Amino acid sequence: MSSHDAIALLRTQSLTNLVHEELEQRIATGQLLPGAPLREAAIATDMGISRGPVREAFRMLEERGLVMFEKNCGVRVRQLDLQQATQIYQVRIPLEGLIGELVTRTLTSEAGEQVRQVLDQMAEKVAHQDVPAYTELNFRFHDLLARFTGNAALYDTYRRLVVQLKLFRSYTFRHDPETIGISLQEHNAIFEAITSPDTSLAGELLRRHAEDSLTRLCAASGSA
Amino acid sequence: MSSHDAIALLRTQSLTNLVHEELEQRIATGQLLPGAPLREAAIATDMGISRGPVREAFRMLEERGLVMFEKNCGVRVRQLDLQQATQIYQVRIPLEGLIGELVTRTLTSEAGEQVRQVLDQMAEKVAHQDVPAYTELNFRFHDLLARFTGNAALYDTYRRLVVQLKLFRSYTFRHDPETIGISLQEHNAIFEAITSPDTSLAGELLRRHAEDSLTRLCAASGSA
DNA sequence: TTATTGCATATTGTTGACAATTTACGATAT
DNA sequence: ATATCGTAAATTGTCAACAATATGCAATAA
Repeated sequence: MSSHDAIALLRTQSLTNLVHEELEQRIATGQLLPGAPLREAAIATDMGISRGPVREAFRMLEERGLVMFEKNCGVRVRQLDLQQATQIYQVRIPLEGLIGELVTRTLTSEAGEQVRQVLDQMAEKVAHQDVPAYTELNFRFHDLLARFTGNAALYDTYRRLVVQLKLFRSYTFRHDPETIGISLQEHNAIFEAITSPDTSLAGELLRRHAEDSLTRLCAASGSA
Repeated sequence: MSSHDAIALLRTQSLTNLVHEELEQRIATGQLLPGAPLREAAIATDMGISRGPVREAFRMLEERGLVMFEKNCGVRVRQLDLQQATQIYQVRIPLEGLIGELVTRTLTSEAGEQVRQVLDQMAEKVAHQDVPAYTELNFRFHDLLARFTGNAALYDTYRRLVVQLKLFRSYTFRHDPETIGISLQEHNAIFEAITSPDTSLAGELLRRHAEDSLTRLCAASGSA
């Protein structure tokens, strides 16, 4: 890292932010599972810092709905039951519709190209039946769409919900080698829609896409 | 306060939470205006506590989008420009639709009665041309609806956005003695809708209600 | 007069220590 | 054997002090 980068880092980053990002990453990737306790002292000494910044990061994670404080008992990664996951999906569905409408209007050619690249990679993962990699790209696809709406409030709101969904135990098992093929087709249709002049089509597709995800989630959860 | 209450308080509340609630209240009521700096030491000594809990509360407020950290420069109440407020409304509109649909299905008679009471008070304030009191009741009306959907994720998401809107300077001036009359009629119609068997009507009305609010906000902001 | 340098002050970022509470475990009495 | 009490360890909640950075002002030089 150049000294210029180091200066920029020190100017913008605090230990609290670093801890926050690290822990959110661990939660999102499943390194930290729902229900797992987070001990301040252990994390602080692991990272070679004091407990203050760790506690501040905990508060940020709490507000994001990723951990829960139990006074004098510590912090745990939040657990979501099926009902809570369903309720989050209920909120997500109309937001997907809005994302579709807005992104269809605002998408630039460079942004569209970026989405297409993700889509190409998804097709490759389907061909190789690589479900974990496909799942990650799937997440990136929808994240890009939300970001390219240019509406920061929408992106924040959307991202909040999506990250919280990862706290539902069955969420990781949404896809298998069979369903990713169907999923890819849906994503292709969505891409066509957002690059078309029809402003309502993509919204409709994305809404239905989210509804289908919810259905699959309930099915997988019911049988588990 | 009884000792029982005191025990319950100590068991669930931390200084951090108290500071957080106090500051959010001050921001929401306009005691702390957008752009105002928040000094850790001053708040801590004012409340007779140390800076630690204050900093933790700051982090929570940051995640709620109510304050902004500028490293080594302190924390300020966030300022919203018209575009940001518009974007928040864009997200709010479909959520209002969802709230209408869900609350129509789930509203109990006791909950409905609570909403009616607020509505009665609103009518009274209109008769007395008490705009500030009406504005507060208006907020409570919509807050109740969101809560009575029974969807915690929806309520959190909705409340986040609504509180953030208060950071837009012209937001307080949405209403005047003329418009609260019209507003009251709209709320009456909404109440009728949520107590009717038509599950889509309330959603439609609430969506339009939010759209109108946005229009009024832009108009007021443009002329200011 | 204006711009710049340097210092004093104020504020934030971080740390380590102390107080309070919970949890676990063993001793004791029934 | 079981239940209860009490102590010890671990963990969190809070605090006060230290270090680093930014801000404001005065002095100085062009």
